[in-house]
Amino acid sequence: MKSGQVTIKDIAKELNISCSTVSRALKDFPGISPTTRKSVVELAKKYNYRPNAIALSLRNQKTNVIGVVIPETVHFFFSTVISGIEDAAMKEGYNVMICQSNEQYEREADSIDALMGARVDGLLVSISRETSDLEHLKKVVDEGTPMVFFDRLVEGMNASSVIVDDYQGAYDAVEHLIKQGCKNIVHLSGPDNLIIARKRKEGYLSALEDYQIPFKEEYIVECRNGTEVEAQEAMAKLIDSGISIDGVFANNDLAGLGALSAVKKAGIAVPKEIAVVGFSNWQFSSLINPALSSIAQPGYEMGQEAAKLILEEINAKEKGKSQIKILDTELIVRESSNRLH
Amino acid sequence: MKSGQVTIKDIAKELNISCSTVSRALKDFPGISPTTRKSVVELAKKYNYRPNAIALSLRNQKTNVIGVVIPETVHFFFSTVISGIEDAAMKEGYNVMICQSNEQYEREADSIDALMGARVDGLLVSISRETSDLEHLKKVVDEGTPMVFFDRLVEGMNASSVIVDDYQGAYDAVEHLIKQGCKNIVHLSGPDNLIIARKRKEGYLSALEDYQIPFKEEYIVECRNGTEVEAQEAMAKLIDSGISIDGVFANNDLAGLGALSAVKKAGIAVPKEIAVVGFSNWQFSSLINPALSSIAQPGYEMGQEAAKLILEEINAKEKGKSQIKILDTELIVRESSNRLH
DNA sequence: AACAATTCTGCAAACGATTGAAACAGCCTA
DNA sequence: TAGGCTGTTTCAATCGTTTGCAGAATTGTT
Repeated sequence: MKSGQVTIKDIAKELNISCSTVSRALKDFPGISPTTRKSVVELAKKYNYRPNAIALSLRNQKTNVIGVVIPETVHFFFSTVISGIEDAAMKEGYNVMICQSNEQYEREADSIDALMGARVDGLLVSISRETSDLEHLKKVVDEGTPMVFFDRLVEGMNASSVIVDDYQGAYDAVEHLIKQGCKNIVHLSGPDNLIIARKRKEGYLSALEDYQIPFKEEYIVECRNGTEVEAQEAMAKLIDSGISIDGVFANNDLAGLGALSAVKKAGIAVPKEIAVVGFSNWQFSSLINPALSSIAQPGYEMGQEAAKLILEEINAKEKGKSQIKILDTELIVRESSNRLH
Repeated sequence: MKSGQVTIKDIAKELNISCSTVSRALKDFPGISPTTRKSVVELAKKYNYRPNAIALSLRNQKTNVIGVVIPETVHFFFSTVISGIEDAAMKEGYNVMICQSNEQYEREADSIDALMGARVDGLLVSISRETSDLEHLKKVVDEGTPMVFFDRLVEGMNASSVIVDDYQGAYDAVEHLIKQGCKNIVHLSGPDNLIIARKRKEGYLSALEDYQIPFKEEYIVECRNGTEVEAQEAMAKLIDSGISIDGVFANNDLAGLGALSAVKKAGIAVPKEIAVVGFSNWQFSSLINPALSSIAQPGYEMGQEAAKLILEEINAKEKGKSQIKILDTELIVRESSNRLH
């Protein structure tokens, strides 16, 4: 006995009736005598009958499963997104199948293949850092499986997306620094091939421009890996170089933390002499000392919205226009940049 | 056209041959003419044919899917476990279906029901805080679906488990505090109905006993929710009460952090006057100031081991004896408890 | 008692893939 | 020319469930 779970057949056999009758009795279909219905329902309960979702999927050409491909599960923001997806999906009776690409193109492609093989009803994807070839994604669209991207936008594909307003978030962060009196603001940027990193840099530049603060090339330092150490070293180098700095806008909180360490190590006061703002509002940001100001990204909401979008597309009779949902960020001011009290 | 994906039937029709022939051609079965095989393989590639996993699952009574029920995905430790599970499962050609219980009994039961309905080949479960009734889990075992528990042990069930040596970890933490010269060690404990919390308390008590440090009832304070604020308040109260304290062993890092705040706020030096050790080695622990000493739990490894165990059970012809795998913790000494330099 | 009307139940096909057994073609041999 | 062999292909059943249609059983009416 491989699968010990009872089937309609088992119930039918025990009651000496046909499968059809059992099926109908269980679904409250008309035309079943109360006697039969009662005995079927009772037996089903006794044996803890659960409809075989696999059989249903095959028959209905619908699995009620959403596939998720995500760069990493071990990442505060992404785990939040997963949570949002899972909650929204479960509410609508969908299960979630998760694959992590570990930021590798090949694993991303394999994962998508596996999920397509499992005939998921829809796919939620956040592409890996490595991904530039989009063939594997195009195939999905061509074969008519709904797909929605989240967080990392993919351009040139006919698919909906849920992203955060990185430009505005960055603008808000820098504007905040300016209003705190900063005039020489460093930007520890992310890798240029990620759209989100480019958008944040744009926000930084726009804010400077709007407040007529001259931009200096040497104030932008790319931190490719986004690690604390990388940022710390970059920041230490900047400080050593002797240029005047009174503010830092980091592409993410880990980089912000690295900047904080370098500043503190150099004996410079935070936020009095140098104010620091990060991006993402990671869990640790409120816990460190000084607490790091940051731009909160609504990860849970993003997961929910992505799930809602994909469910809409799944339930739509025909493919509508793809849309981009942009979620607002929120500036969280903490000690690292608050000079006004 | 619902699912645009090609089936064996489509290929058969286009080539005017039977499904059986197509199937055999694709699987390199003997008895298929090279000509036929070639045309089938070519067409399959052209149309990007992928075997329908649903149909295979139904036929083979095997889904190649592992179900995971986890209290929360937004949790550094658990997200690490998920990562380990996913990696190990994917390596063996399994997909992972994830449900989060959000620490609620009912959602846990529902999730298990959904996964059983989906006919997962095995279940990996970490029970919710609320769970005390085990009926839903017993059903799984009764129906013959392999199940492995991780992190949170469930007693009185015939199922394997992967846990961390909480007792030893706690013992190590407290022994470390003692060796740093602490004699009045507070324990901010977890809820008593969680076995891991009880084990940690036991480790605390054993270490005290082994080093002949008298145990005092008032030194143990239960922090049910494990939040920072809760711990902070509890610790502040203890300090106010005037009893002498020179060490804190917290049931988790968030509680440890709360304790740190309370101590700092009271103007007491860390680690000189009060040393603090947490549990779990969350990501933030190394980032805060002072960095929090902690007991590292191998989450990724736990996920891998749990996956390996369930795959073993799935592949076993008959149910073997259930086993408990205990993973070692590691004491990570940081500033919050290091008095010796 | 015969027939119509009303309930109730069963048959069979379908979803996609696999596989043992049967069937067919072509060729060689006795 | 029938029988046997080989090589290739098809048939049919299976997995669990649903559902249109046909058929059986029961009841009511005359």
